[in-house]
Amino acid sequence: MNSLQDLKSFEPVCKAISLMFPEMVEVVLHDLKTNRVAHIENGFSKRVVGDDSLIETENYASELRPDGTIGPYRKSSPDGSRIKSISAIIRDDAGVPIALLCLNLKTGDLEAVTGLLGKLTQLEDESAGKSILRNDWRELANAVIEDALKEMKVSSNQTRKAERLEIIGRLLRADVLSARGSGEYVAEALGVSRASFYAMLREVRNSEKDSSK
Amino acid sequence: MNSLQDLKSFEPVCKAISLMFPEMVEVVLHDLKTNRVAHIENGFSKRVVGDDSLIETENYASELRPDGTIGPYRKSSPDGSRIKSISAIIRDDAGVPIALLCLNLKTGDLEAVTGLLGKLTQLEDESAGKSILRNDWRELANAVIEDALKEMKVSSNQTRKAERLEIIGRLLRADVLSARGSGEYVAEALGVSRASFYAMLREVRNSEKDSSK
DNA sequence: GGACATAAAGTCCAATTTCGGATATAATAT
DNA sequence: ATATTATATCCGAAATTGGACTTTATGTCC
Repeated sequence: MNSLQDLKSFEPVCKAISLMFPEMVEVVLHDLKTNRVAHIENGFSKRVVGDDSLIETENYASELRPDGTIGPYRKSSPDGSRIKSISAIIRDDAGVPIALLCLNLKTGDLEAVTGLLGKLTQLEDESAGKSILRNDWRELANAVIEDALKEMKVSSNQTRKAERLEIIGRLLRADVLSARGSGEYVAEALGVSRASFYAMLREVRNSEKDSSK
Repeated sequence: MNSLQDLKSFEPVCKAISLMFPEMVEVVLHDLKTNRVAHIENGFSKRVVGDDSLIETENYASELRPDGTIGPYRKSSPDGSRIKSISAIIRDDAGVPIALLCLNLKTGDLEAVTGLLGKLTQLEDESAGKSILRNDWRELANAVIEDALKEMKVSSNQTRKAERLEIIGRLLRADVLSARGSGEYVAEALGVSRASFYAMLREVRNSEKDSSK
């Protein structure tokens, strides 16, 4: 039997969920047979039905709990928005996994306000809160970029070369760029081509070398 | 006596307010004698002490209430973030206005969550809520840009020429660009120089002309 | 551990886009 | 009537792009 046919029956479920949480949750149904996106509801990533599922379904088995769910775990999209993600496995009559239903909650706005409220009520100016989530270099990259932008008082869409060099410098010093895959990620986060990114990276490295000796 | 000297005494007030609402409120003290920014606390606009006060103090008198306050009124910064603004007039012993204390509250995050919560609880899908604030072309411009970005599923810092042309086309059709000052504003909102903006505007106009006949 | 496949890092370049600043013109205020 | 401010264009210089390419690192299978 055709697995895509089977998965059709889950589309109303996807739609129902996204209707209940409009514009907050993205619902992605992955076909584990073809390893492609079978259905997507309220997509705010750039994926579209038929796309390769990529990492999302890669090693789900290792994190799968007995109740058939995975997560919640954190993701972050290249534009810096943060996402809380939970997945459910779907099995056929024989118990064979045929699909993965992923719920992605956009938490950025909520977290921003959580932060605001926290700052409003806190008395101490403890700046120690830097320790969270530093395991994921993507988060670190986002944080570094955000900090830099705030300090330079520019918003991400009006950066010119000077600001970009500064940001790349910081990322370099923060040792983000030694992570595998960071180049491409940062380039996209800065809204810049890979070519430009590497060109600027070289500039930064050269100028650091010069100034050091 | 030197008015700037006098205003020094208000700086602790500014600081106190910004401490109470960290990163939420920008406090700007305008010297009405020199019409310049005398002090700024937690500034998230790009202004700096000594800058011309510009429109902010322009015709405050007309909106001044008997209690010495102005506003609240809405502003929006070129990067699209929304600001709620209230000002207080400061007079010397003789009752002559010498300064304007402006409080600018960044409402963007709060409004985003307000919107989220609203959508969560509402049953009807009334899309009529489009009527608010359409008096200010800046708001309209921001809304048009935001809509376009959402539809095209790109974030503002990774637009290329194609997306920019599309956005400018929409702004043109929405008749935003006939407003005085809109050119410069939109250029900055798009993170693009005036020159490029006008070049692209011409492109859009030409292509519209072509397709119409 | 070595050979292979694969993916990312980094380079190169011609074509395109954008910039910044100067300038001319039109619209608007006073 | 005049000063001011915005619109619009022009141009050479600088930055950016996309795509092809080479090099280097990573993981994998025997």
